[in-house]
This record gives sequence, C-alpha cells and structure tokens, in this order.
Amino acid sequence: MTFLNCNNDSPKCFIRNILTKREQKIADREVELLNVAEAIMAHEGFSGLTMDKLVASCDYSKGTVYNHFSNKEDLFCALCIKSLRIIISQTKRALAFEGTLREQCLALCYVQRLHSQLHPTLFLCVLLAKTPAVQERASVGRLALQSELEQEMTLLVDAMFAKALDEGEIAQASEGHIENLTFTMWSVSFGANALLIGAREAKAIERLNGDKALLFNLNALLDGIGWQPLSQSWDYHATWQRIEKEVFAAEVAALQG
Amino acid sequence: MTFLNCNNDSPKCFIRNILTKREQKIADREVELLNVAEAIMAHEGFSGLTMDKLVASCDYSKGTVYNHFSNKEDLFCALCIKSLRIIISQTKRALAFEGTLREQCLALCYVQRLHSQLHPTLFLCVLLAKTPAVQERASVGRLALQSELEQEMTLLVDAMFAKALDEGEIAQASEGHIENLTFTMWSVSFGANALLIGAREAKAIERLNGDKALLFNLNALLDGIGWQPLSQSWDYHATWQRIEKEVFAAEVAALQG
DNA sequence: ACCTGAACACCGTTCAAGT
DNA sequence: ACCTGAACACCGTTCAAGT
Repeated sequence: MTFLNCNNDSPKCFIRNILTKREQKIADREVELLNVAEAIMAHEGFSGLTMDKLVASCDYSKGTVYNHFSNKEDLFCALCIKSLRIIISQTKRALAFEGTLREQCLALCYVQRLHSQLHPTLFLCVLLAKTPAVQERASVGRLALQSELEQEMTLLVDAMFAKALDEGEIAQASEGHIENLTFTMWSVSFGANALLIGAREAKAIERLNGDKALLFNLNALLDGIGWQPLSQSWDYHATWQRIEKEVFAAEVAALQG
Repeated sequence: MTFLNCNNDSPKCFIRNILTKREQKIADREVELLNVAEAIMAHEGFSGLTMDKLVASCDYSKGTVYNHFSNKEDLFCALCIKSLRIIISQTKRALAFEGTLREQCLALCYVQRLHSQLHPTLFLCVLLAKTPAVQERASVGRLALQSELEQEMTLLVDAMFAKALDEGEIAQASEGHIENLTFTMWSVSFGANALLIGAREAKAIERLNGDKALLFNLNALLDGIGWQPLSQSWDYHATWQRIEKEVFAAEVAALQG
C-alpha cells in the first residue's frame, strides 16, 4: 500500500515533487474528496460532516476513503492544510500589491478577511486543527505538513516586517522581536474574522460592518507600532478598495455572485 | 413537565429570580451536569464529550439529561453560557481594580487571558456556539440567554470606553463609535488567546511567552487609539502583575497548583 | 409531573475477501 | 497493491412504561 505513507506517519509523498501516474491519480482523488468534504461542511456545519456522508457523496468505498484519511480528525487536519494552502498562495499574490509596505501589510490582512468569507468553515478548521483531539489523532505526516505550512506563512509575514523595520517605516520602539509583530497582526486579523463569522447571531457585533471594523482595528494597531504613514495622513479605506480591485477582483465577484 | 421550559423555547425559568424548591433542585442538577460535562471535555476534547459519557458519569438517566439539554448542541450552548457567566463575574471584579482607566482595560483583558488558561475548552465553546450547527439546533431559550449575556458583557466594556472618552484619556480621533473600540479590544484579546491555546503545537507561536505577547498586542493597540498614558511612559508589565496579585491571586494559584 | 432505560437509526472504524 | 462493503462498537435521540 504505497500511498498509505500519506497518513501512516511518513511525509514522503508530500515532500517528493514528482509523482508517478498512480500517485498522481491518488493525489487527484484526494483533492476531489476534500472538495466534497468542504461542500458538506459548508452546508451542514462541522458536526454535519460525517465519514458516512463523505462516502455516500463520492464514488469510492469506505475503505478507500480511510486509505486517504486515517480517521475523522485526520480529515479535519487535511481541511486545515487546504485552508493554509489557499491562504499562502493568496498571500504571495498580495505581496505583489503595488504600494507602501504598510499597504502591503493591509493586503495580507485582506487575504484573511476574504478567506474567512469565502470559506468560513475552512477558516475555522485552522483553529479546530489546534484542538487536542486533532493533534492527538491526526496522522503524524499530516501534522508535520500542517506545521510546515504554518512555518512558511509565518516566514512570509516575518519577512514583510523585517523589510519595514529595515526601511525605517516602523518606529524604533517596536523593533524588539519580529515574531511579536507577526503574532500581533495574526491574532488581530484572526480574532476579528473569527468573531465576524458569527456576526449575524451575536448582537454585540451585528451592528458593525465587518470590513470597517477590521480596518479600524488594523489602523489602530499599525498606528500603535508607529508604522508610517499613519492613518491620519493616509486614506487606508481607499487602499482596501484598491486591493480588492487590483488583486482579488475575481474572488470578490465569486463572493457576491 | 414544568422545567422543560428551560430548553423548549421559553426562557421563563432563566428570567425569574425566585425559584421554587423543585426548580432549585433542577437548577442545582444542571450545574452539576455542566461541571461533569466540562470535566469530560477538558480530558477528552470537544469530540470526546458525548451524551453517553455524560450519562455514564452522573447519577441520572438519559431521559433526565435530555430534559436539561434538548440535544448535544444545546449542551454546548449551555457550556458557552457557563463560560460567559464566569467571564462577566470576573470582569465585574476587574472593574474594581484601582488604577487608571487604561489599567482597568488591561484588567478586563487579563480576565480573558486567565479564563483561556483555566478553562481552555470552555473558552473555545464561545466560538463553537457561534457555529451554524449550534445556532440552528440549540433551544431558543438558551440562545436568547447567550445573546443576553453577550449583550451584558458588551455593555460593560462599552461603559469603560465611554468613561475613558468622557475623561479625555482617549484621543479625539478614535471617538467615532464606541462599539468599534469594544470590538477591537475583544477581537485582539480573543484572537491572541485562541491562538495561544494551540501554542504548543504551532511552531509559529511556541517561541513566545504568551503573556508578553498579549501585552505587546494590547500596548500597541491602546497606544494606537491614543489612550493615555502611552506605553512608553508607563510600565504596563508592572500593571499586569499588580492585577494578578491584587485581583486574581486565588485563580492564579489554582492555575499553578 | 417527572424519571427511566430499552430501542433504533446513524456514525466511526476495521478487516476478510475480492480484483 | 489496492479496493470493497459487511460487520461491529459506540453515539444521539425518542418514547412507552413506570413512579
């Protein structure tokens, strides 16, 4: 069972780049299974996604599905990985946005916001995957890949802050540790988006327009670390709209359509 | 079945303050059931908490447990309510902390941090409860109570910001809407704590000391809205430790013991 | 008026038999 | 070397019978 490596504690098949035809077929099937799983989850929520329904909604047997995902937690971990892959690929696009470094930083946050709206359940999988149940039961190979992708994402953000510090755009006082800055931006972005997902129900938030609230947060935070130009001397609402149009027009259209 | 009102769409028994002896007995049993449920969840995670295990771990039958919680999602909603009640009661204690208004704001954030460490799974229930599955299946009465408590919590924080604006401690530019400020603080605090819960696993964060990271976030954010005194002219690490000692010494001891 | 637990449909997981 | 689906243990939920 060659590809059992995928969920039986060796990350081999993830690391190798060139796949045999058989491996390719299996990889394609995994993409298909994850698409089906995401669709079920989108319609019926976390608890609505069952292995039985996944099997019933595809053309493979239980055994085959279990060859891909060693258990249900492993499936959630795979969905978290899918989520991270989307975020990373869009983050790379966002880094090509033309503007000041602080505007690029907004573009990174825009990615999170967009993702939380296009794939709300997938977005929450990243949190779910940190839950003890998933960490204890998912396959070692997949957990390693998850960790690797989180690392990659962190390095992308670290690099952006390093550049901003290097060019003197962030106040000296905040220099301390780049990982503090990365964690800060991540937690603000994550916290706001997670809370906004439940916004319809939570009276405390429903009165707010999500994008405005998030931008308010980001302006306050980035002003707080002294990142030039400050929000009082730059129209970051305009930047936000420019990001939308220039980088993610297609995705926003999908969101509205 | 008098008390079926509790989970059959009338919030009667939650609103009334004076309980008959029978109602009191039922309320006590509910507290007991929730303690058992929390203990199971703490040991075995979200998916480890099953109705079967809850029944097996207490002295009541399935039917009785189902008289309290109309389904599993209703149980999660009840745990979310328990979480909110703890947070609100500690928030009220935090508001009595002697210091500047900005220091009181830190005390409110300290509550969230402490709660996320003392009851990590309960803390995440507040997020879980916003998930469509819970919102669609929990009893109407309990959802109303959840919403009511979120409202109460929001008003407490709103009032603190209103006072700070009133006394001129927050920069004019941030006046806009108080609910923006409340949302900001909530999302930073929530986001950071949620990410820190998974810190052992997430390589991106494990290098950080949680409290330091959170305080860095809060200093940046509160500086960003121009809340006096700014972090450069006040030692908020000392404040953090003062909150720990003067308000939550007992809870911190429980955490370490 | 409330409690009980047997009963049933559904879910997660395995594995002997097949190709 | 991989796929299949029957089989089984466990879980969520109900409800007729009991007190």
